Order: sequence, then C-alpha cells, then structure tokens
Amino acid sequence: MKESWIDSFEGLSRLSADIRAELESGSQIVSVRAGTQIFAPGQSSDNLLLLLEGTVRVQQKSDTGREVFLYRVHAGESCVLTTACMLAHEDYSADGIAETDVSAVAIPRTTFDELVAKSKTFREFVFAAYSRRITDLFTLIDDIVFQRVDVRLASRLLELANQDDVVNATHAVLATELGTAREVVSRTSSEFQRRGWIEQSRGEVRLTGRSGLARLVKSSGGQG
Amino acid sequence: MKESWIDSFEGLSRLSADIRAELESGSQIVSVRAGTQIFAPGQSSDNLLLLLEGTVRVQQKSDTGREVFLYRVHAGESCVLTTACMLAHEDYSADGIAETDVSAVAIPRTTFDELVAKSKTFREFVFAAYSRRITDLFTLIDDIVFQRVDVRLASRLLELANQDDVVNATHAVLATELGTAREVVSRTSSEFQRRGWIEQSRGEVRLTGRSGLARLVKSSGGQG
DNA sequence: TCCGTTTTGTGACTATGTCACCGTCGGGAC
DNA sequence: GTCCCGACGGTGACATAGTCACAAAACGGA
Repeated sequence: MKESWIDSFEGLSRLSADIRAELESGSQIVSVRAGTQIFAPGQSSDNLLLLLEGTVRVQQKSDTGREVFLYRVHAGESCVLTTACMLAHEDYSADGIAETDVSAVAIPRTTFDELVAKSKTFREFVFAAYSRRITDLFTLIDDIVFQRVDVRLASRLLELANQDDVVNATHAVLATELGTAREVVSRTSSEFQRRGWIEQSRGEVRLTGRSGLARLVKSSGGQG
Repeated sequence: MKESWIDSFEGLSRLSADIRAELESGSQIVSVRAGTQIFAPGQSSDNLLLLLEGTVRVQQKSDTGREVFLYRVHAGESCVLTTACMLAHEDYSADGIAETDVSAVAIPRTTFDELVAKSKTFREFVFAAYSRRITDLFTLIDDIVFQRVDVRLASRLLELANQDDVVNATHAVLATELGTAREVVSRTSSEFQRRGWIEQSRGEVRLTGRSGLARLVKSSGGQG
C-alpha cells in the first residue's frame, strides 16, 4: 500500500479502508501560488481544503477598510471556516490568502457530506478542527484585550522567524497581524532594537536576542 | 399532532418524521436557574443545549484573572461550543452562565452523533450554528480592534435595554461585556448622562435619549 | 443606627491609536 | 548613471483608552 496524504493528518489515520478509499477518490490535490486569494467574502466555496504544504492567512476587512488578522492555517490543518459555509450555504466574511505556495487536498461538498454521515472518525476530525479554531479565536480575543502590544509583538516575531532567525515582513504587515497600527510597530521595534534584541532592515527583522524577547513574553504569563 | 419544541428552531422544522421522533425521545428538557454555571473550563459536557427560554452568557477567564465576554446565546439558538468539545472530546476554555432562568433541550452525545450521521437537515442545522458563532466572533474582534468605546457602549446599551428602556447592569458588568475597564464605562456613561441620553442609578441605566445613542452608533458606520 | 460591602466617581499617569508629514530606500524609465 | 516614484520606516503632537490608587455614595443587614 502506497503512502497517502491521509497519513499527514493525525485525526484521519484511523479511518477504515473503505472510507479512506472514498476520501481519496472523491477528492483532489490542488496547488496554489503564493498570494492567491483562496476564498473571499460573498463567494461561497464548494470545497473543504486540507493543507499539505504552505500556510494560509485568514483575515477580515473591516467596514473602515482596515484589516485584522484572524488566524493562520498551517500544513496538516484544515481550513474549516469553509466547511460551515459549505454546509450551511452561508457566505463568510473573511478573506483567505495563500502566504506561500500551497498544496492542499480539496474535498468537494458532496464527498464531505457523505463522509460526515458515514464515518465517526471523520466527524470527529471535523469537529476537532472546529474546536481548535474556536479556541484559537478565544485566545486571540483574550490577547487583544489584555496583552500589551510589546509582548504580543515579541511573541509574534518569535513565531514568524525562520531557521535563520529572520522575519520577512514589513511593519505594516506586522501591524495587521497584531491588529494595531504601523506606527506602534515602528516604535516598539525601535525599542527592541535599542535593547539589542533585533536588527532591522527594509522588510526584514533579524532576531539577535531571542532570549530577551522570550523573557518579555514569559514575564507576562502569556501563552506564547 | 401536538406542538413540539422542535418547531421553535427554524432549521429543524424540516426534519422528517422519524428523525423528529428520535430527537424527541432521545433528548430531555431541562430547567436551570439564573446564575447557574452551565459549563466550565476543564469540564467536558455530555450534552448539546438548545435554548428554549432565557439567555446564556459565554465568557472567558483570562490568565490575568479578568474576564472577557464572548457572546450571548438566545432562545432559539444552540450552545454550539459544547458540540465541538463533545465530539472532539476536548475541553473548552470558556464559561457558560445562565443569565436568566433558562429552559433548554439537552441532547446527549450519542443522540447527537446519531442524528448528525443520519440527517442531512440536522447536519445543516449544526453547521449553520457554527457558522453563525464564528462570524459573530469575527465581528466581535473587528469591533474590539476598530470601534471606539463610546460607540460600543451606546450600541450595547441599546441592545440590552428592556421594554421600559432600562438596562440592569453595573458598570463592572458592562465593562466585561465590552472587554474594557470599569472606569472607562463610568467616564463614558457620565458623558452620556451629561448629554441627556441616559439616567443612572445603582446597578441600572435608564435610556432617556435612544435617538442620541443611536445617532452615535450610526455615525461610525457600525453594524449596531 | 452602625458597619461592611458593593458600586460609582475621579485624578494622575501610562499605553496605545491617530494624524500629518518627512526622510530613506530601491527599482524601473530614460 | 540619474531621475523619479512608490513603498517603507521614523517621529512629534495629540486623542483615546487602560491602570492604579483612593474616596465618596448607596445599600443591606446586624
């Protein structure tokens, strides 16, 4: 038996053979280039996406034209927001944008519905994904309301840094990630730089003192 | 055929006769007194609740001990947060508290799972409830990030007022509703009072100028 | 009535968001 | 090359919101 994408998803590995077969034959692997809009408000989707590679950022456009970052879908996770809207035949209010080149499994509505009906394991997978997303939103809200901006920025920088300790993002991008203003990011990161925790150049932040950032994060009982 | 609670729920009215029967026999109507904690973090629930009467407030305790209001479940809605955790066997991180005396239908895990498997209509009902909750959270986040506190307070007062234009809530309660500090509510409502929009007494706000409040809300393109 | 608790009010201060504007950088057009 | 434009980052001044400390007022029992 050859290696299947199904094994990349923890919750799906226990699927019975016939369900696996149905899932594989009833779905399709798709590739999407970085920057593509995967879903948009007012446009109802007909597929549930399971990410194999890359990341998708989900954000919402405010009435005022500004944007808030909501969450990021990583490889091995599902873009569950679409599910609700798929089955509920409702439109969603958020944008989904491929941050990197993305490959994903697209499960069309009919297959999805079928599997939810037939397989308890698949149901649990779906509900677990929901649960995860909702609790993520809860912590986001908590964070926005109670956490200081410097702590949140430090935390985010640690999260976004690649193996070389570099974050490729403009201040403006970081600002929408945190739901704050660009100026605030500028000021806060100047302060970080002054303390020797980071070095900055155009569109890029290099972490030179992870420990300092980490200490700041930890000092406020944050969850990271 | 006698009147059933099922008809109080839009999405369930189209259930086929056998599913209706199964739902009715497999569930139970429960009553809960105001103030009761319906669910709590770290305590996994075995029932999906559909509210028949009353309201439930869902809020999260922060690490710092403070609380954020997340959303309110009204009659005719389901307390869908429990669902995810029920099926995903995960604990949730939020509190649910009966704000008023509540009567609700409790659907145990087994019945729920059964119905999700069997009935497409029931599935759609569940996913629609999710969808609703998630988009609510999105607008909440949007609101917290972009909307001014005075606008949000005005909006909330209009929402919470009963037929006599009275809101029964202390400043502290209003503060957690908005995810802000009590002092801010005090100051803002003093300002509203100065403008003749409200009158205050201990634990109670009387709206005397709805139009003023409404104008403030409308003036900032808010959704109300 | 007296006392303790809850609710509300307020000043001073810090943190964050907004606005206006400028300097810098980098990449084409020429 | 150099000119120019647009994107990016920095900064001061000010408005709004959150925090802290503390006090006054309202209520409810003993």
